[in-house]
Amino acid sequence: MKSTIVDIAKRAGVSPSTVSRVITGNLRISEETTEKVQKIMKEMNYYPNMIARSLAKRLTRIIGVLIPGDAEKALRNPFFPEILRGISTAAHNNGYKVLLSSVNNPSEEKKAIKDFARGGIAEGVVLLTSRTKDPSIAELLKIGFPFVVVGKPERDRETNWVDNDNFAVGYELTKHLLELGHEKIAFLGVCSEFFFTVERLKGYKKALNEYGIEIRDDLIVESGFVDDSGYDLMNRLFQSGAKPTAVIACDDLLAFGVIKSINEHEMSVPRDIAVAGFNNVPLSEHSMPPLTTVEINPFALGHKAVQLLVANLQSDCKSFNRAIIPADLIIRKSTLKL
Amino acid sequence: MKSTIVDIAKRAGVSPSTVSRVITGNLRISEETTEKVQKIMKEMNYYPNMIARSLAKRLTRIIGVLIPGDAEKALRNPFFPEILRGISTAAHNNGYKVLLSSVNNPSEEKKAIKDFARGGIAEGVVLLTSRTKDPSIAELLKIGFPFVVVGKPERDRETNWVDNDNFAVGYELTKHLLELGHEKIAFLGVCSEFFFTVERLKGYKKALNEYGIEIRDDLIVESGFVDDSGYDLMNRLFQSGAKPTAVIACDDLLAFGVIKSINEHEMSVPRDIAVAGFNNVPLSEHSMPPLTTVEINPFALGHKAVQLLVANLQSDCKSFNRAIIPADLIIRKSTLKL
DNA sequence: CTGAAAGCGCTTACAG
DNA sequence: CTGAAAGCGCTTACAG
Repeated sequence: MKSTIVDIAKRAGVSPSTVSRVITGNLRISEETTEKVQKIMKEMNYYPNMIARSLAKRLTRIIGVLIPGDAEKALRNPFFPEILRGISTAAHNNGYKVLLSSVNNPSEEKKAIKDFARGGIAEGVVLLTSRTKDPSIAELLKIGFPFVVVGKPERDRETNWVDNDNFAVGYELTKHLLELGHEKIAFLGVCSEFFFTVERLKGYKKALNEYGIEIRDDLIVESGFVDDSGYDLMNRLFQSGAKPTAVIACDDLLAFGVIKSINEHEMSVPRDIAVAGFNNVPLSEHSMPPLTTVEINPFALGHKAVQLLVANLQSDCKSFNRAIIPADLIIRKSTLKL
Repeated sequence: MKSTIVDIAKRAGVSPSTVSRVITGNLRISEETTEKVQKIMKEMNYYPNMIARSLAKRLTRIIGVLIPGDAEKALRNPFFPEILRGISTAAHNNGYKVLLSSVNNPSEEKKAIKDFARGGIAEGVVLLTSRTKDPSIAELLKIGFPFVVVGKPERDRETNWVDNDNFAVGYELTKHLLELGHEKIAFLGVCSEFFFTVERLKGYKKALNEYGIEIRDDLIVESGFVDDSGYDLMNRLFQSGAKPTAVIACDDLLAFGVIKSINEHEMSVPRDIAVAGFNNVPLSEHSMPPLTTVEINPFALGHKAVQLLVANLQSDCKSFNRAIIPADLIIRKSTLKL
């Protein structure tokens, strides 16, 4: 039988209040008493019930993490685990535990929010999303529950969020290719549903404009799904007759497919076509050729998100904060000038 | 202000007990009362406090997930997210939430177990591990807390666990190469710390024995770390002068490095050396050449783990169960007979 | 079918 | 420095 504070109190010949104070490290208890109680707790193998404590304090020290849309697809993306790791680490450092949602459709999503937020389980929520219209954000705003979004949301003035500067990132990468002399640069994998792809495209356009290069719609290939294969998208581009000398793919995984397609068309990277991606997935440095990409620092994204959230929870003056996580252009052979 | 069961009761002109019964769907309440109470709950935007419920019922409906060692390394492995997804889905289907641990060292690990198990937060724990000597297993066994291990543990008769049959898997893959006529098959990435690599190696040896082929130690390359690069391991093999015609790597990520090393040695896969991996990571079908590998069905591993755990929680007759998740050999071009 | 009461295992003013 | 008491927001025998 698990022992409780009352059992300890009886054995130690003190009141439950005193035991409680010893547990929480209240200063006003004599050393003598403290030691006695601690000894008994050891003996009886006592461990405080966190649920009871949570109820009494109305604080759970739990942060909820919502992975909307299909948690499925999300978790397949190589940088989600990294974000999770960042979240986990920061939560831990701040004495919080992480409760994961498993949300497969909008109605489950609503349910999860209710449990987490309104059910008093979590003190705050981290929302992993990049969707332009996110119902969870609306819900959380409505009930006034503390949350932070990983990925810049639409209502960016009334939320806490962290993200890279995807506009700048798209700009930098495009500029890198322009500086190498490329003029026909394709952009693959824009998806209006995902804000970051749109932002990256904007950066791309800005760079082209600066270099006085016309923006050609036939070089911009949209993607309906996250898991559209870059192979298919690139084949489509080939079929359209557009002949880019460089290709930017919105994700390294897409870029790998692009390279495959290029090879099958009897061309080689970077000799015939330069290729670059985003996100610096683990394999990108070992692919053939190694891939030029952008490190978005997903660990930092998750880590910072929790820090913002915790700051919000612990401060009594409400505010909306954002954090921009620096992203680094990583130049590898796939865009090497020959 | 969040409304409570008492607020609802007052407004509805009933007792708190009745409101509670409506919430939990107790049958013995009249339709009339039920409707009235539900209406008021809607009006007052009531949502039950899960923590209070947990305390009263002494059930939290939370499953803890422990990712030991560095959660870091673990989460970087592409199949961990899949396992997590399986866990998440199964938990959700059974009405459980998932609490994630973030454990970076043994002492944190102990703390996490205490919070989860002894602190009454979780009803049961899923342990993601493959380590041969796992302190958490010892701890959980000691305190008699329900848990299930993903990855066959040492004390496999007194625990619940799920795993693939790694012995069979190693055997099948090796046999596939033997049938293609290979006789000098290298095995890369054995690490005594990780049971599954040892098991796979055993399968490899059995297959060789069956074909009457001598087991050569110089063809077996150990790996100290999970993230040892296959590139380095293969280079080491080349330097040793061993000239395998086929290489089995304990993980696809290793295999990619192996291929790279082979290419740099002016050889080609599979013409000069066949290469196979394990785990069927997303990119393995798009690599050049596409990689022969083994699908270990990580989603099913996680899913089944939770099912075992939940069955254990809900049954009053204690038992130790295991589940073997089938793994499928996936033959691709990297081992194609030419 | 419904209510009053005790209980889940803690915390924390209040009083001394 | 310590204790008695009320409270956190539910659930659930017990009684009617």
